[in-house]
Amino acid sequence: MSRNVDHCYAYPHPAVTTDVVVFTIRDERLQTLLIRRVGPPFEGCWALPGGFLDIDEDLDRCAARELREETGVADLYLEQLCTFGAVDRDPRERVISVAYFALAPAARLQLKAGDDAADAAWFPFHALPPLAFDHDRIIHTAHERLVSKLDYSTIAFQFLPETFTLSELQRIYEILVDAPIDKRNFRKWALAIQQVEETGELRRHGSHRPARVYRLTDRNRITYLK
Amino acid sequence: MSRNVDHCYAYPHPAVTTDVVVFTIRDERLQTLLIRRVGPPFEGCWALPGGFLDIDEDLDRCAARELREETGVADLYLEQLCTFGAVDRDPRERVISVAYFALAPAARLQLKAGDDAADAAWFPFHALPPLAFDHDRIIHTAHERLVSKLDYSTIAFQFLPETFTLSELQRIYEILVDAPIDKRNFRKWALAIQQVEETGELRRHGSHRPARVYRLTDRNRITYLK
DNA sequence: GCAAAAGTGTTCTATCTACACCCATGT
DNA sequence: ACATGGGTGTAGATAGAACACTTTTGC
Repeated sequence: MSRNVDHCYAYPHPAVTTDVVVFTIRDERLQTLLIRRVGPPFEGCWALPGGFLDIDEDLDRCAARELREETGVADLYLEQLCTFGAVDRDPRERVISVAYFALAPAARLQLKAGDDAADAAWFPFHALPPLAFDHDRIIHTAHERLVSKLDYSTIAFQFLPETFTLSELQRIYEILVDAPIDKRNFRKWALAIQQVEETGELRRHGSHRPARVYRLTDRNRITYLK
Repeated sequence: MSRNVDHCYAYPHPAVTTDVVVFTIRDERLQTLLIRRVGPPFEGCWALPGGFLDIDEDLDRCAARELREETGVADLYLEQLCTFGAVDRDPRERVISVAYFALAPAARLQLKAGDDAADAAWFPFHALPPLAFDHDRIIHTAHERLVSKLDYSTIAFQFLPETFTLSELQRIYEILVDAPIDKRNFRKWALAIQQVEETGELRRHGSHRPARVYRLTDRNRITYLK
Protein backbone atom coordinates (compact mmCIF):
# COMPACT_ATOMS: atom_id res chain seq x y z
CA MET A 1 0.00 0.00 0.00
CA SER A 2 2.97 2.30 0.64
CA ARG A 3 4.32 3.96 -2.47
CA ASN A 4 7.62 5.71 -2.52
CA VAL A 5 6.34 8.74 -4.30
CA ASP A 6 5.35 11.90 -2.56
CA HIS A 7 1.76 12.97 -2.48
CA CYS A 8 1.49 16.71 -2.79
CA TYR A 9 -1.37 19.12 -2.32
CA ALA A 10 -1.81 22.88 -2.72
CA TYR A 11 -3.01 23.06 0.89
CA PRO A 12 -1.81 21.11 3.90
CA HIS A 13 -3.92 18.03 4.55
CA PRO A 14 -4.36 16.34 7.88
CA ALA A 15 -3.95 12.61 8.20
CA VAL A 16 -7.10 10.64 8.94
CA THR A 17 -7.22 7.60 11.15
CA THR A 18 -9.90 5.41 12.65
CA ASP A 19 -9.67 4.14 16.20
CA VAL A 20 -11.93 1.49 17.65
CA VAL A 21 -13.11 1.06 21.21
CA VAL A 22 -14.06 -2.61 21.57
CA PHE A 23 -16.00 -3.57 24.65
CA THR A 24 -16.73 -7.04 25.83
CA ILE A 25 -17.78 -8.63 29.08
CA ARG A 26 -15.30 -11.12 30.45
CA ASP A 27 -14.67 -12.39 33.94
CA GLU A 28 -17.70 -10.53 35.26
CA ARG A 29 -16.34 -7.18 34.11
CA LEU A 30 -16.62 -4.77 31.25
CA GLN A 31 -13.34 -4.90 29.38
CA THR A 32 -11.72 -2.92 26.61
CA LEU A 33 -9.36 -4.10 23.91
CA LEU A 34 -6.00 -2.34 23.73
CA ILE A 35 -2.82 -2.82 21.77
CA ARG A 36 0.69 -1.99 22.79
CA ARG A 37 2.40 0.43 20.46
CA VAL A 38 5.67 -0.72 18.92
CA GLY A 39 6.87 2.56 17.44
CA PRO A 40 6.94 6.19 18.43
CA PRO A 41 5.16 8.24 19.49
CA PHE A 42 4.04 6.73 22.79
CA GLU A 43 6.23 3.70 22.14
CA GLY A 44 5.38 0.82 24.44
CA CYS A 45 2.24 2.61 25.56
CA TRP A 46 -1.20 1.05 25.36
CA ALA A 47 -3.56 2.47 22.77
CA LEU A 48 -6.75 1.79 20.90
CA PRO A 49 -6.52 -0.41 17.84
CA GLY A 50 -6.70 1.76 14.76
CA GLY A 51 -4.66 3.35 12.04
CA PHE A 52 -4.49 5.40 8.93
CA LEU A 53 -7.28 5.47 6.41
CA ASP A 54 -6.39 4.14 2.98
CA ILE A 55 -7.12 6.70 0.32
CA ASP A 56 -9.59 4.42 -1.46
CA GLU A 57 -11.24 2.91 1.59
CA ASP A 58 -14.50 3.79 3.34
CA LEU A 59 -14.32 4.82 6.98
CA ASP A 60 -16.27 1.83 8.24
CA ARG A 61 -14.08 -0.59 6.33
CA CYS A 62 -10.96 1.07 7.64
CA ALA A 63 -12.11 0.61 11.22
CA ALA A 64 -12.94 -3.05 10.60
CA ARG A 65 -9.68 -3.66 8.77
CA GLU A 66 -7.45 -2.07 11.38
CA LEU A 67 -9.20 -3.99 14.08
CA ARG A 68 -8.77 -7.25 12.23
CA GLU A 69 -5.13 -6.59 11.35
CA GLU A 70 -4.09 -5.55 14.80
CA THR A 71 -6.10 -7.88 16.96
CA GLY A 72 -7.61 -10.63 14.80
CA VAL A 73 -11.07 -9.56 15.89
CA ALA A 74 -13.69 -9.48 13.13
CA ASP A 75 -17.43 -9.64 12.54
CA LEU A 76 -18.74 -7.55 15.34
CA TYR A 77 -21.14 -4.71 15.84
CA LEU A 78 -19.38 -1.51 14.81
CA GLU A 79 -20.82 1.96 15.07
CA GLN A 80 -19.30 5.33 14.38
CA LEU A 81 -18.85 7.21 17.62
CA CYS A 82 -17.39 10.66 17.18
CA THR A 83 -14.53 12.38 15.42
CA PHE A 84 -11.63 13.75 17.42
CA GLY A 85 -9.51 16.44 15.88
CA ALA A 86 -7.76 18.55 18.49
CA VAL A 87 -4.82 20.27 16.85
CA ASP A 88 -2.18 18.76 19.10
CA ARG A 89 -3.57 15.31 19.65
CA ASP A 90 -0.73 13.68 17.70
CA PRO A 91 2.81 15.05 18.00
CA ARG A 92 3.82 13.85 14.52
CA GLU A 93 1.37 15.71 12.35
CA ARG A 94 -2.22 16.86 12.34
CA VAL A 95 -4.36 13.77 12.69
CA ILE A 96 -8.13 13.55 12.61
CA SER A 97 -9.40 10.38 14.21
CA VAL A 98 -12.81 8.98 13.43
CA ALA A 99 -13.58 6.89 16.47
CA TYR A 100 -15.79 3.80 16.42
CA PHE A 101 -17.17 1.71 19.14
CA ALA A 102 -17.74 -1.99 18.93
CA LEU A 103 -19.30 -4.66 21.08
CA ALA A 104 -18.05 -8.21 21.04
CA PRO A 105 -19.62 -11.35 22.49
CA ALA A 106 -17.94 -12.64 25.57
CA ALA A 107 -16.82 -15.74 23.72
CA ARG A 108 -13.09 -16.00 23.92
CA LEU A 109 -11.84 -13.84 21.09
CA GLN A 110 -8.53 -15.06 19.88
CA LEU A 111 -6.24 -12.09 19.95
CA LYS A 112 -3.20 -12.02 17.77
CA ALA A 113 -0.55 -9.39 17.40
CA GLY A 114 -0.43 -7.65 14.05
CA ASP A 115 2.02 -5.53 12.10
CA ASP A 116 1.55 -2.36 14.02
CA ALA A 117 0.94 -3.88 17.39
CA ALA A 118 3.32 -5.81 19.56
CA ASP A 119 0.52 -7.12 21.67
CA ALA A 120 -3.22 -6.98 22.12
CA ALA A 121 -4.97 -7.49 25.44
CA TRP A 122 -8.20 -6.92 27.33
CA PHE A 123 -8.24 -4.47 30.20
CA PRO A 124 -11.01 -3.94 32.71
CA PHE A 125 -12.72 -0.65 31.92
CA HIS A 126 -12.29 0.43 35.52
CA ALA A 127 -8.57 -0.33 35.53
CA LEU A 128 -7.17 1.04 32.32
CA PRO A 129 -3.46 1.66 31.95
CA PRO A 130 -2.15 5.05 30.83
CA LEU A 131 -3.10 5.47 27.20
CA ALA A 132 -1.50 7.07 24.17
CA PHE A 133 -2.85 10.22 22.53
CA ASP A 134 -6.37 11.22 23.64
CA HIS A 135 -7.48 7.61 23.71
CA ASP A 136 -8.58 7.82 27.30
CA ARG A 137 -11.08 10.47 26.34
CA ILE A 138 -12.25 8.44 23.35
CA ILE A 139 -12.85 5.39 25.54
CA HIS A 140 -14.86 7.39 28.03
CA THR A 141 -16.95 8.92 25.28
CA ALA A 142 -17.62 5.41 24.01
CA HIS A 143 -18.61 4.24 27.46
CA GLU A 144 -21.06 7.10 27.85
CA ARG A 145 -22.62 6.19 24.54
CA LEU A 146 -22.86 2.55 25.51
CA VAL A 147 -24.52 3.29 28.84
CA SER A 148 -26.96 5.79 27.42
CA LYS A 149 -28.00 3.34 24.69
CA LEU A 150 -28.86 0.71 27.26
CA ASP A 151 -32.00 2.64 28.11
CA TYR A 152 -33.55 2.72 24.70
CA SER A 153 -32.05 -0.06 22.64
CA THR A 154 -31.11 -3.71 22.76
CA ILE A 155 -27.48 -2.90 22.09
CA ALA A 156 -26.30 -4.90 25.09
CA PHE A 157 -27.57 -8.07 23.43
CA GLN A 158 -24.48 -7.81 21.24
CA PHE A 159 -22.49 -9.08 24.21
CA LEU A 160 -24.35 -12.37 24.15
CA PRO A 161 -22.95 -15.60 22.76
CA GLU A 162 -25.01 -17.72 20.34
CA THR A 163 -27.04 -19.19 23.14
CA PHE A 164 -27.51 -17.96 26.67
CA THR A 165 -29.69 -18.10 29.72
CA LEU A 166 -31.76 -15.23 31.05
CA SER A 167 -29.53 -15.09 34.11
CA GLU A 168 -26.54 -14.54 31.85
CA LEU A 169 -28.35 -11.74 30.08
CA GLN A 170 -29.31 -10.18 33.38
CA ARG A 171 -25.73 -10.39 34.57
CA ILE A 172 -24.61 -8.41 31.51
CA TYR A 173 -26.99 -5.63 32.39
CA GLU A 174 -25.97 -5.68 36.02
CA ILE A 175 -22.33 -5.34 35.08
CA LEU A 176 -23.07 -2.51 32.67
CA VAL A 177 -25.18 -0.46 35.06
CA ASP A 178 -23.10 -1.61 38.03
CA ALA A 179 -26.14 -2.32 40.17
CA PRO A 180 -28.32 -5.31 41.02
CA ILE A 181 -31.52 -5.75 39.01
CA ASP A 182 -34.73 -7.38 40.15
CA LYS A 183 -34.91 -10.83 38.64
CA ARG A 184 -38.66 -11.00 38.03
CA ASN A 185 -38.91 -7.55 36.53
CA PHE A 186 -35.92 -8.16 34.31
CA ARG A 187 -37.25 -11.43 32.95
CA LYS A 188 -40.65 -9.93 32.34
CA TRP A 189 -39.00 -7.21 30.29
CA ALA A 190 -36.61 -9.50 28.45
CA LEU A 191 -39.39 -11.80 27.33
CA ALA A 192 -41.76 -8.97 26.45
CA ILE A 193 -39.53 -7.24 23.92
CA GLN A 194 -39.59 -10.21 21.57
CA GLN A 195 -35.88 -10.35 20.94
CA VAL A 196 -35.19 -13.79 22.35
CA GLU A 197 -36.66 -17.23 21.80
CA GLU A 198 -36.22 -20.52 23.58
CA THR A 199 -34.01 -23.11 21.95
CA GLY A 200 -35.82 -25.81 23.89
CA GLU A 201 -32.59 -26.91 25.50
CA LEU A 202 -31.59 -26.76 29.11
CA ARG A 203 -28.23 -25.82 30.46
CA ARG A 204 -26.86 -27.71 33.44
CA HIS A 205 -24.28 -25.79 35.35
CA GLY A 206 -23.92 -26.98 38.90
CA SER A 207 -25.98 -28.50 41.58
CA HIS A 208 -29.21 -26.71 40.98
CA ARG A 209 -32.11 -26.48 38.60
CA PRO A 210 -31.02 -26.28 34.92
CA ALA A 211 -31.71 -23.06 33.04
CA ARG A 212 -33.66 -22.64 29.85
CA VAL A 213 -31.46 -21.74 26.91
CA TYR A 214 -32.37 -18.87 24.58
CA ARG A 215 -31.10 -17.44 21.35
CA LEU A 216 -31.63 -14.05 19.70
CA THR A 217 -34.46 -13.93 17.20
CA ASP A 218 -32.30 -11.78 14.97
CA ARG A 219 -28.66 -11.57 15.85
CA ASN A 220 -27.94 -8.62 13.56
CA ARG A 221 -30.76 -6.37 14.56
CA ILE A 222 -30.54 -3.76 17.28
CA THR A 223 -33.99 -2.65 18.28
CA TYR A 224 -34.81 0.79 19.53
CA LEU A 225 -37.40 0.62 22.25
CA LYS A 226 -40.42 2.82 23.06
CA MET B 1 -4.20 31.12 4.32
CA SER B 2 -3.34 29.82 0.86
CA ARG B 3 0.37 29.34 0.33
CA ASN B 4 1.88 28.68 -3.03
CA VAL B 5 4.07 25.88 -1.84
CA ASP B 6 3.18 22.28 -2.15
CA HIS B 7 2.49 20.19 0.89
CA CYS B 8 3.82 16.70 0.46
CA TYR B 9 3.37 13.49 2.40
CA ALA B 10 4.75 9.98 2.11
CA TYR B 11 1.22 8.64 1.94
CA PRO B 12 -1.81 10.16 0.25
CA HIS B 13 -3.93 12.25 2.63
CA PRO B 14 -7.60 12.96 2.25
CA ALA B 15 -8.91 16.48 2.56
CA VAL B 16 -11.04 17.20 5.62
CA THR B 17 -14.03 19.51 5.63
CA THR B 18 -16.77 20.41 8.00
CA ASP B 19 -20.35 20.88 6.85
CA VAL B 20 -23.09 22.35 8.98
CA VAL B 21 -26.79 21.61 8.91
CA VAL B 22 -28.51 24.63 10.45
CA PHE B 23 -32.13 24.26 11.36
CA THR B 24 -34.49 27.00 12.35
CA ILE B 25 -38.23 27.41 12.55
CA ARG B 26 -39.56 30.17 10.35
CA ASP B 27 -42.96 30.77 8.84
CA GLU B 28 -44.41 27.83 10.74
CA ARG B 29 -41.96 25.42 9.14
CA LEU B 30 -38.69 23.72 9.89
CA GLN B 31 -36.13 25.26 7.59
CA THR B 32 -32.55 24.52 6.64
CA LEU B 33 -29.81 26.92 5.66
CA LEU B 34 -28.18 26.35 2.28
CA ILE B 35 -25.68 28.19 0.17
CA ARG B 36 -25.38 28.26 -3.57
CA ARG B 37 -22.05 27.04 -4.84
CA VAL B 38 -20.11 29.44 -7.05
CA GLY B 39 -17.43 27.09 -8.36
CA PRO B 40 -17.20 23.51 -9.54
CA PRO B 41 -18.03 20.85 -8.71
CA PHE B 42 -21.81 21.19 -8.50
CA GLU B 43 -21.54 24.82 -9.64
CA GLY B 44 -24.74 26.69 -9.03
CA CYS B 45 -26.07 23.86 -6.95
CA TRP B 46 -27.32 24.31 -3.38
CA ALA B 47 -25.16 22.84 -0.65
CA LEU B 48 -24.54 22.91 3.06
CA PRO B 49 -22.36 25.69 4.39
CA GLY B 50 -18.93 24.31 5.16
CA GLY B 51 -15.42 24.03 3.88
CA PHE B 52 -11.90 22.84 4.37
CA LEU B 53 -10.34 22.49 7.76
CA ASP B 54 -7.37 24.73 8.42
CA ILE B 55 -4.36 22.71 9.47
CA ASP B 56 -4.12 24.46 12.83
CA GLU B 57 -7.81 24.71 13.60
CA ASP B 58 -10.03 22.53 15.78
CA LEU B 59 -12.99 20.84 14.13
CA ASP B 60 -15.58 22.76 16.13
CA ARG B 61 -13.97 26.07 15.30
CA CYS B 62 -13.82 25.19 11.66
CA ALA B 63 -17.55 24.50 11.57
CA ALA B 64 -18.32 27.78 13.34
CA ARG B 65 -15.93 29.73 11.13
CA GLU B 66 -17.22 28.36 7.83
CA LEU B 67 -20.75 29.02 8.91
CA ARG B 68 -19.94 32.58 9.87
CA GLU B 69 -17.94 33.26 6.72
CA GLU B 70 -20.49 31.85 4.34
CA THR B 71 -23.71 32.94 5.92
CA GLY B 72 -22.99 35.51 8.63
CA VAL B 73 -24.62 33.23 11.20
CA ALA B 74 -22.80 32.97 14.52
CA ASP B 75 -23.36 32.12 18.18
CA LEU B 76 -25.62 29.17 17.94
CA TYR B 77 -25.87 25.70 19.34
CA LEU B 78 -23.47 23.49 17.40
CA GLU B 79 -23.04 19.77 17.89
CA GLN B 80 -20.97 17.25 16.02
CA LEU B 81 -23.24 14.94 14.07
CA CYS B 82 -21.38 12.28 12.15
CA THR B 83 -18.47 11.94 9.76
CA PHE B 84 -19.08 11.09 6.14
CA GLY B 85 -16.26 9.59 4.16
CA ALA B 86 -17.53 7.59 1.20
CA VAL B 87 -14.72 7.23 -1.30
CA ASP B 88 -16.49 8.93 -4.17
CA ARG B 89 -18.44 11.61 -2.32
CA ASP B 90 -16.37 14.40 -3.89
CA PRO B 91 -15.23 14.13 -7.51
CA ARG B 92 -12.14 16.29 -6.97
CA GLU B 93 -10.29 14.30 -4.37
CA ARG B 94 -10.92 12.15 -1.37
CA VAL B 95 -12.75 14.30 1.13
CA ILE B 96 -13.79 13.38 4.66
CA SER B 97 -16.56 15.60 5.95
CA VAL B 98 -17.21 16.04 9.64
CA ALA B 99 -20.84 17.09 9.73
CA TYR B 100 -22.32 19.31 12.43
CA PHE B 101 -25.82 20.23 13.20
CA ALA B 102 -26.92 23.54 14.60
CA LEU B 103 -30.12 25.06 15.85
CA ALA B 104 -30.84 28.74 15.49
CA PRO B 105 -33.54 30.84 17.11
CA ALA B 106 -36.29 31.86 14.79
CA ALA B 107 -35.22 35.49 15.06
CA ARG B 108 -34.51 36.79 11.65
CA LEU B 109 -30.90 35.81 11.02
CA GLN B 110 -29.25 38.22 8.69
CA LEU B 111 -27.78 36.17 5.90
CA LYS B 112 -24.93 37.49 3.87
CA ALA B 113 -23.08 35.95 1.00
CA GLY B 114 -19.43 35.12 1.69
CA ASP B 115 -16.36 34.33 -0.34
CA ASP B 116 -17.26 30.82 -1.27
CA ALA B 117 -20.98 31.31 -1.52
CA ALA B 118 -22.91 33.34 -4.01
CA ASP B 119 -25.99 33.21 -1.91
CA ALA B 120 -27.37 31.85 1.32
CA ALA B 121 -31.04 31.06 1.88
CA TRP B 122 -33.46 29.13 4.04
CA PHE B 123 -35.35 26.21 2.54
CA PRO B 124 -38.23 24.33 4.09
CA PHE B 125 -36.97 20.95 5.20
CA HIS B 126 -39.81 19.29 3.33
CA ALA B 127 -39.03 21.11 0.09
CA LEU B 128 -35.30 20.98 -0.36
CA PRO B 129 -33.76 21.61 -3.76
CA PRO B 130 -31.34 19.10 -5.30
CA LEU B 131 -28.15 19.22 -3.26
CA ALA B 132 -24.47 18.90 -4.00
CA PHE B 133 -22.39 15.90 -2.88
CA ASP B 134 -24.06 13.68 -0.30
CA HIS B 135 -25.54 16.68 1.48
CA ASP B 136 -29.06 15.37 1.20
CA ARG B 137 -28.05 12.37 3.25
CA ILE B 138 -26.28 14.54 5.78
CA ILE B 139 -29.36 16.71 6.24
CA HIS B 140 -31.58 13.71 6.78
CA THR B 141 -29.17 12.27 9.30
CA ALA B 142 -29.25 15.60 11.12
CA HIS B 143 -33.03 15.61 11.07
CA GLU B 144 -33.20 12.13 12.56
CA ARG B 145 -30.87 13.23 15.33
CA LEU B 146 -32.94 16.32 16.01
CA VAL B 147 -36.19 14.40 16.20
CA SER B 148 -34.80 11.65 18.38
CA LYS B 149 -33.34 14.20 20.80
CA LEU B 150 -36.73 15.82 21.28
CA ASP B 151 -37.76 12.89 23.43
CA TYR B 152 -35.06 13.10 26.01
CA SER B 153 -33.62 16.60 25.94
CA THR B 154 -34.59 20.24 25.85
CA ILE B 155 -32.75 20.73 22.60
CA ALA B 156 -35.77 22.27 20.89
CA PHE B 157 -35.58 25.20 23.32
CA GLN B 158 -32.66 26.38 21.19
CA PHE B 159 -35.22 27.49 18.63
CA LEU B 160 -36.70 29.98 21.07
CA PRO B 161 -36.07 33.71 20.96
CA GLU B 162 -35.10 35.59 24.15
CA THR B 163 -38.68 35.71 25.35
CA PHE B 164 -41.61 33.63 24.29
CA THR B 165 -45.04 32.41 25.25
CA LEU B 166 -45.91 28.81 26.05
CA SER B 167 -48.04 28.67 22.93
CA GLU B 168 -45.02 29.58 20.86
CA LEU B 169 -43.01 26.85 22.51
CA GLN B 170 -45.77 24.36 21.90
CA ARG B 171 -45.96 25.38 18.28
CA ILE B 172 -42.26 24.60 17.87
CA TYR B 173 -42.83 21.09 19.13
CA GLU B 174 -45.88 20.63 16.95
CA ILE B 175 -43.92 21.64 13.89
CA LEU B 176 -41.05 19.34 14.79
CA VAL B 177 -43.16 16.27 15.42
CA ASP B 178 -45.65 17.27 12.75
CA ALA B 179 -48.64 16.52 14.93
CA PRO B 180 -50.93 18.43 17.27
CA ILE B 181 -50.10 18.31 20.97
CA ASP B 182 -52.52 18.55 23.86
CA LYS B 183 -52.28 22.01 25.33
CA ARG B 184 -52.81 21.15 28.98
CA ASN B 185 -50.40 18.24 28.99
CA PHE B 186 -47.79 20.25 27.18
CA ARG B 187 -47.95 23.17 29.58
CA LYS B 188 -47.85 20.87 32.57
CA TRP B 189 -44.68 19.32 31.16
CA ALA B 190 -43.07 22.60 30.12
CA LEU B 191 -43.54 24.14 33.56
CA ALA B 192 -42.50 21.00 35.41
CA ILE B 193 -39.04 20.65 33.89
CA GLN B 194 -37.85 23.92 35.42
CA GLN B 195 -36.30 25.31 32.27
CA VAL B 196 -38.47 28.40 31.89
CA GLU B 197 -39.45 31.26 34.16
CA GLU B 198 -42.00 34.02 33.84
CA THR B 199 -40.72 37.46 32.96
CA GLY B 200 -43.85 38.98 34.51
CA GLU B 201 -44.77 40.61 31.25
CA LEU B 202 -47.75 39.94 29.05
CA ARG B 203 -47.73 39.78 25.30
CA ARG B 204 -50.68 41.25 23.41
CA HIS B 205 -51.07 39.82 20.00
CA GLY B 206 -54.55 40.26 18.65
CA SER B 207 -58.06 40.41 19.88
CA HIS B 208 -57.82 37.87 22.63
CA ARG B 209 -56.42 37.30 26.08
CA PRO B 210 -52.74 38.30 26.37
CA ALA B 211 -50.18 35.58 26.99
CA ARG B 212 -47.66 35.36 29.78
CA VAL B 213 -44.11 35.87 28.63
CA TYR B 214 -41.35 33.46 29.63
CA ARG B 215 -37.60 33.24 29.31
CA LEU B 216 -35.18 30.33 29.62
CA THR B 217 -33.63 29.92 33.04
CA ASP B 218 -30.34 29.08 31.38
CA ARG B 219 -30.08 29.79 27.71
CA ASN B 220 -26.88 27.80 27.22
CA ARG B 221 -27.87 24.63 28.96
CA ILE B 222 -29.47 21.69 27.25
CA THR B 223 -30.98 19.38 29.80
CA TYR B 224 -31.25 15.64 29.38
CA LEU B 225 -34.48 14.40 30.82
CA LYS B 226 -35.15 11.28 32.86
C1' DG C 1 -71.40 40.47 22.08
C1' DC C 2 -68.48 37.83 19.39
C1' DA C 3 -64.32 35.80 17.77
C1' DA C 4 -59.94 34.06 19.07
C1' DA C 5 -56.22 32.50 21.66
C1' DA C 6 -54.85 31.93 26.85
C1' DG C 7 -55.27 29.42 30.67
C1' DT C 8 -56.64 25.57 33.88
C1' DG C 9 -57.77 19.78 36.68
C1' DT C 10 -59.38 15.40 36.84
C1' DT C 11 -59.87 10.69 35.44
C1' DC C 12 -58.22 6.81 33.26
C1' DT C 13 -54.62 3.83 31.57
C1' DA C 14 -50.31 1.83 31.05
C1' DT C 15 -45.94 1.17 32.79
C1' DC C 16 -42.54 0.56 36.35
C1' DT C 17 -41.34 -0.90 41.06
C1' DA C 18 -41.15 -3.62 45.04
C1' DC C 19 -41.30 -7.88 46.94
C1' DA C 20 -41.04 -13.83 48.62
C1' DC C 21 -41.49 -18.38 47.77
C1' DC C 22 -41.24 -22.97 45.33
C1' DC C 23 -38.52 -25.87 41.80
C1' DA C 24 -35.03 -28.94 39.99
C1' DT C 25 -30.76 -30.43 40.37
C1' DG C 26 -25.81 -32.34 42.21
C1' DT C 27 -23.51 -33.76 46.01
C1' DA D 1 -31.45 -33.38 53.09
C1' DC D 2 -29.31 -29.36 51.88
C1' DA D 3 -27.21 -25.89 49.16
C1' DT D 4 -27.60 -23.43 44.85
C1' DG D 5 -29.27 -20.80 41.29
C1' DG D 6 -33.80 -21.15 38.15
C1' DG D 7 -38.22 -19.82 37.81
C1' DT D 8 -42.81 -17.41 38.83
C1' DG D 9 -47.28 -13.30 40.11
C1' DT D 10 -49.50 -9.54 42.38
C1' DA D 11 -50.28 -5.10 44.38
C1' DG D 12 -49.07 -0.26 44.76
C1' DA D 13 -46.99 3.83 42.79
C1' DT D 14 -45.94 6.77 39.03
C1' DA D 15 -46.12 8.80 34.72
C1' DG D 16 -48.47 9.63 30.48
C1' DA D 17 -52.90 10.31 27.75
C1' DA D 18 -57.45 11.88 27.07
C1' DC D 19 -60.56 15.35 27.54
C1' DA D 20 -63.96 20.71 27.89
C1' DC D 21 -64.82 24.82 29.67
C1' DT D 22 -63.78 29.68 31.50
C1' DT D 23 -60.97 33.98 30.89
C1' DT D 24 -59.39 38.07 28.70
C1' DT D 25 -58.86 40.83 25.19
C1' DG D 26 -59.72 43.75 20.40
C1' DC D 27 -62.95 44.92 17.35
